[in-house]
Amino acid sequence: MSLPGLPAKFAPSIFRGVSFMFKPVSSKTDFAAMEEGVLAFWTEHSTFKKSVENRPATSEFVFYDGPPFATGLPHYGHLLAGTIKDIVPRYQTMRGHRVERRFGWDCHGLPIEALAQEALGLAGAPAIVEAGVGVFNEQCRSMVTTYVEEWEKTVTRMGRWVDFKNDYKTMDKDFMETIWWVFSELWKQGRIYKAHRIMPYSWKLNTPLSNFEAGRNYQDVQDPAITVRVKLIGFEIKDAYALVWTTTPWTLPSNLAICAGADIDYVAVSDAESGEVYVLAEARLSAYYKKEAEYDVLKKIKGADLAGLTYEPLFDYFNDNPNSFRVLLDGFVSTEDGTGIVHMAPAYGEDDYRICRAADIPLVEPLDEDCKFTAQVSDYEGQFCKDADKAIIKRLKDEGSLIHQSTIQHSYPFCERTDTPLIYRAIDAWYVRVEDLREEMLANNAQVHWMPEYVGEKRFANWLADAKDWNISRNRFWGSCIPVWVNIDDSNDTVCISSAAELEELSGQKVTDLHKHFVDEILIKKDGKTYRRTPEVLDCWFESGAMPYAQQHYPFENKAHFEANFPAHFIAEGLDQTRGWFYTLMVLSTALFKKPAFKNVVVNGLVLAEDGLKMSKRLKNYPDPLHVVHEYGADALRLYLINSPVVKAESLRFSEEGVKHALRHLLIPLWNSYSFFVTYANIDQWKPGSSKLGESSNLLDSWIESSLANLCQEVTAAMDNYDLQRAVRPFVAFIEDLTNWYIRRSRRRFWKSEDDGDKQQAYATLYHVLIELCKIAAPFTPFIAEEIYQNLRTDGMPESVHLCDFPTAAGAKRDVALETQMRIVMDVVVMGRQLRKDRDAKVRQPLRRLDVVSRDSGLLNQVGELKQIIVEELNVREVVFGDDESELATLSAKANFKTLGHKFGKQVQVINQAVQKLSGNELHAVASGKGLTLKIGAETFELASEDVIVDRIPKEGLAVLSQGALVVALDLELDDDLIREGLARELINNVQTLRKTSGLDVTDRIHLKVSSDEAVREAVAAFDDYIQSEVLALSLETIDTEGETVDLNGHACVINIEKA
RNA sequence: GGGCGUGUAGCUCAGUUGGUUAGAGCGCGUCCCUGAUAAGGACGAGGUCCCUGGUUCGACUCCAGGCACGCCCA
Repeated sequence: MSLPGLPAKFAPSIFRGVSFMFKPVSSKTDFAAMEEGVLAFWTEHSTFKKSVENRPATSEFVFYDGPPFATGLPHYGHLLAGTIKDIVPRYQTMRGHRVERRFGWDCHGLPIEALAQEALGLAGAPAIVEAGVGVFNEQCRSMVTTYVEEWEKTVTRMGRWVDFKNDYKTMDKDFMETIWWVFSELWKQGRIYKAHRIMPYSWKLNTPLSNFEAGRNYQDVQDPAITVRVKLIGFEIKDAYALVWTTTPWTLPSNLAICAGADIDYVAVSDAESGEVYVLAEARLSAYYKKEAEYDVLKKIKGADLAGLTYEPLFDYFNDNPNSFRVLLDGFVSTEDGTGIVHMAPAYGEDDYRICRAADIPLVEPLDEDCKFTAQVSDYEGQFCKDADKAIIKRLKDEGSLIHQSTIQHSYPFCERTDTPLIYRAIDAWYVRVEDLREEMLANNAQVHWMPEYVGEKRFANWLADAKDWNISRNRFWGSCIPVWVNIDDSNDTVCISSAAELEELSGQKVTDLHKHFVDEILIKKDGKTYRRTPEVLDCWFESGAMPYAQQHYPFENKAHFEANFPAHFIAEGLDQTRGWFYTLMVLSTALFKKPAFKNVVVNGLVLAEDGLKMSKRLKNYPDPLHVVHEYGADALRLYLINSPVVKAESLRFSEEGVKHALRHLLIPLWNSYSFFVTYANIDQWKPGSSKLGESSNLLDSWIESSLANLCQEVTAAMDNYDLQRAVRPFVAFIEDLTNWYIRRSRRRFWKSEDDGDKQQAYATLYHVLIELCKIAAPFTPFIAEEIYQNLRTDGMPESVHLCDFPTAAGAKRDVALETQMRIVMDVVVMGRQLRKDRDAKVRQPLRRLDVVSRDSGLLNQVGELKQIIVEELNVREVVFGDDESELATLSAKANFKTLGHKFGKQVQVINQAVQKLSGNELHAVASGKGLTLKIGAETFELASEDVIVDRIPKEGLAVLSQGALVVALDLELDDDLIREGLARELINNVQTLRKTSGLDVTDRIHLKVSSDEAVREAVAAFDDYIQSEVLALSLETIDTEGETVDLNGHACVINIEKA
């Protein structure tokens, strides 16, 4: 179906009005717009729903989605995790599994409370209580969904399939009821206890933080560092003072003891300036005195000698506190800073609390919930503790107790919500006993497949091995409630509730909502006693850790289904969840089910801004995610993110260039291949099925099918190992093979006018490769895969690429020998091009002959077609294979250390020397695959041919290159015929350029006139037809003419073209 | 202070059990092709594989110690 003498594709006009098999495709496309079209298609056809439901319920692949706080817009970290959470489920779906994907929302906790406080203008907990917990909580509830719509939009636009309609929210009654059940199970195990612990406390939020929440926000701050003296009573030197150092002067009014180290050396010195006697660690003398003359050592003592002494309190607020104001001993005291004597305020320091408790000293707590002094410390009543530092220091100075004053800069934990410094203080809190679960958790963790491995084996395992009991209570309002009711007359008499029904039964009241403002109103009356709920709510990490059970309302519903499908096959989150979600999942699943909660986990790293800093809205050091998506498409962004070490917990510097790169090097070439196929398939009216696949006699076809099979194998292996980066990488090589070898080498097969079998095979092969490639790419780049698939699919095929099975049978099409041969052909071509370049022989100039020589005749046994590829690529008239390189190159040899090293160990060096001295005959023998016996001194070594690496060194003066066992030689001599053809090609090239610069359409016919010298005229005469057909000339005259003057290999030539 | 990780070309990164010539892309330079064209290809320049020591016939790779950076913890 072509015009005579013209390639088929130049005859599009005659097809006008004919309906195409495939929707015509522009080589230029707007990827973002294409993707939006695909999104609409998925919506219209409920493709996601079908992809889940088409797979058997008996073959579930269980995925848990870690719930994000919905208090802000998704950032790159979310997009990255979301992409991982999309690729794996899509892949597993195509592998035949049913993968439910429910989105989850973390609704409770400080982030949302902070927003509500802001909205209601409430400063702290007392204000909330005053306004009413109900009012506050309902405000929280109403704000939870503020960003939900934006999230859904962005997540969807990224191509992530996840069920938003059937989502779970941690504030749902069912979810919260399961939380009660989980808590009650722990309660039954005796894992829940209440204790006084020193906790970081946010005075702004009036709540303690968990041990892994604190310290997420360390800041460098300056604090006072003062040294005060306390007068010792009963020390052998009269009127001696112990020197005490602290960075928290506000804790001094609460001082109840001082502490020394038993084995530390102390000295009593006479201070030259004041004449007073001070006791401090000997090692600290230099910190207080510049010169030895400034003091006089009166006595040296061990810390143990100080034990039991008492001292005069600095303040008189707690003079009557039992057992107080003594010198205690403990190993934690060091001489790294301070004086070697530590002041103890047991309510405000972990060590203080522990040591004073052991010494039976009851603690005193003169701070209220805002961390302001109470009436107990009357002088500072109402002052915020840290603000009292100045006044306290001044007073100590006035009283002569202050010995030294300075400031230190150190790193101090801040509240991450309010950016205020945390105060360590004694808190009544509920704990889950975790420490006795360490071994069991480690054993469970050993069953988990981590990607990357080290996060699980080292980081997480270390964390588990050192797990501390978990503070799960928060003195807040919006959260799941601790389901413990306490006898109002006896705090040791408690009832733990495990379900709403149980509460209804015990209280006789209807339970409609499990939030604080509802359940706090419900009293339990039992045996004449009244129970009221303990006021705390639960840490929201408890809820996310309980998500596997709570999202299914287990055990109230879905009991059998849950138990048959636990643990999950797969979860994915960021490295920061090591201490967060990964941990709480593990704690609860170990305690409840003695199992890990997940079998496979992909841990992603941090996405940084391009400058290596954290992404910051303030600095604007990163592009808006939606901008990137609209500019390059979600596929490009997904590819960029996945093809980076960030999927292996390393950090990634986000670069817009990188996204562009993914587009240009993978997606555009893929699109161009597709566009190429559609263009010519339409021109030829080719239909799928019109030629049978797999019967191609063309080696290019077998080769690309084999490469495709290889791709499939590599991707499958990597995905089954959850190594996403490795899964993406082979696409690069395949796209390269497809575009720059298969299609480039096959173009003429599609263009030729005769519709022979070879052309049919080319279509069938490229069609099949594109379809299968779409399937393999579908989990990674779901949009472009769908778009291409939609246009190529036939009625019998699934309606979406995402409903297809992942290719597997392709393994049968591997032909490794052919892949190797093609690789050699490519090598030959590269060498040929290099030779042309070296010898300044441009590819347009035809050459007579290329010799390809190898002793391994099997290397290129399918010579016919492979030869033709070389002929065309290198523009030579013939390629000649041979097996004797002796005229082209000389042989040389070196040892193959890899094989010899194993056989002969340290003798490889002598053997290498001997090998390099082998004679010509010996070299030929080895090169022909024979073994070799080496005699070195008294020893004899038997070498196999593989033990010696033979190199070919091209002979001087010849156009020869060698690589491995191959030698190629180019015949650079030109005869008249070659010169004429070279000129003709130059002419064609120049005419083509002129056509383009003249603005002609590619299908326009021309009349061509050429004026030049004798040589060019002869060339034109000899290649008249060829030239005309190549440049679409209806006539070609060699005649004097006006026009563009060009240079053809040194011959001036005037070209004139005229549109026909 | 502790745990974990990272350190390879100007930049972003590969490098699978140790093997003597360490790779890719981008960028740069030179050139080619130009009917897949927001392309494509060839060639080239560019490296103390963070440092020091050790093990080994042989170390980017294994071990020890250090340095720098990051994450987490105290």
